[in-house]
Amino acid sequence: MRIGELAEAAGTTAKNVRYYESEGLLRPPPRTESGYRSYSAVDVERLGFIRKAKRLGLSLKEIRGILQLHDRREPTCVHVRSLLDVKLAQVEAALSDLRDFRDELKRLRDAAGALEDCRPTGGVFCGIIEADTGARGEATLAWVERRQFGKPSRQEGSGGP
Amino acid sequence: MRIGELAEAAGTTAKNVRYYESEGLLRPPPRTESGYRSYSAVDVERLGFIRKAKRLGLSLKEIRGILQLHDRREPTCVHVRSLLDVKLAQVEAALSDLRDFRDELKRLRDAAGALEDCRPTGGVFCGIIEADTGARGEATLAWVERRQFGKPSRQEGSGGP
DNA sequence: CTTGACATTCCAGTTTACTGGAAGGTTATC
DNA sequence: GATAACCTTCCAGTAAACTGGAATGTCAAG
Repeated sequence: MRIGELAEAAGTTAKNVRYYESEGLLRPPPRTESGYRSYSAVDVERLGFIRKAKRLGLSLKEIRGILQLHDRREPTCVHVRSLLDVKLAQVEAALSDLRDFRDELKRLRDAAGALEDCRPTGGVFCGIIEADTGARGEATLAWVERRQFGKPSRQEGSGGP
Repeated sequence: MRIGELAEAAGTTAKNVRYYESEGLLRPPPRTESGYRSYSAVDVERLGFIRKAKRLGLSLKEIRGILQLHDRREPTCVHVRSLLDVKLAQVEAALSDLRDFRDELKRLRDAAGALEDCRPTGGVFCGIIEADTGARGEATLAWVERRQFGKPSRQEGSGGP
């Protein structure tokens, strides 16, 4: 499996894969005679884990740490366990934060729903659309894109020049 | 209330507050005769909302959009509602992602717990600690810090040079 | 044997979200 | 009135996580 296929399978780009390798998240794979990187299924899984962790707000540094724990099954110690315990606790905290945030959003949505007093007929009619979407509808939806990974769409180009 | 107090109340810095103002997340407050920014309780709340949304992974651009919806209660339309619906759906998705991730972490933790075959007696004994903490224990814990906001600690200095 | 899609390295640029520091003004306390 | 702790603007720099592009090589199809 070549780099492009791996990237596609994980919903990212070849460039990104090389970057992760350079940052020590993926180890240098074997090469073909001609120097092409040659990947296997485990790499797809690994890359998938990285993307997932990333989406949830872990830094590459942190992900690298977790992966190293996974890699070397060398003597794991109390330190590591407590480290993971802390992370776990924080994930739980993040979960409850996120629930709060969802509720907050819900209230906003309901407020918006209460007054449907503006007809969507072109032009300037909706302050937040004009302001938030900035360039051309890309900004706000970027968040949606970022969160989406069931799709194999891969953020092509991201818009413009 | 001056900028320093506001910042402290929301667990951030005066600099950060000025930055948010410059980015249009906080509107320019009234000034004292001598030109000092003068804030009130609503600003604390607003700043709190920003920090919370940030922690949950929204960009400043997105937060600005949400705040503008909140600010101008001018005719809100179908577009906006559906936009918020999408965000809401994505928050739900993020919630389930986060649950998955927690489970994944849990598995790692349990694996680490299974083999407590290394004594924590100084020196090099724990691959991930050495590697992940990078500089000096700051990296991994940064994540914890980032997620923590019940504390009024405010990331002082953030480490070093 | 050329065309096109894909691969390689390397270096530079971008975006986001700040942070630091200079150079100076204000307010409170001794 | 001096000292310290705050505040002001402005501009530059940083870190993370990529992305773009140049210059070049390789492989499969026609």
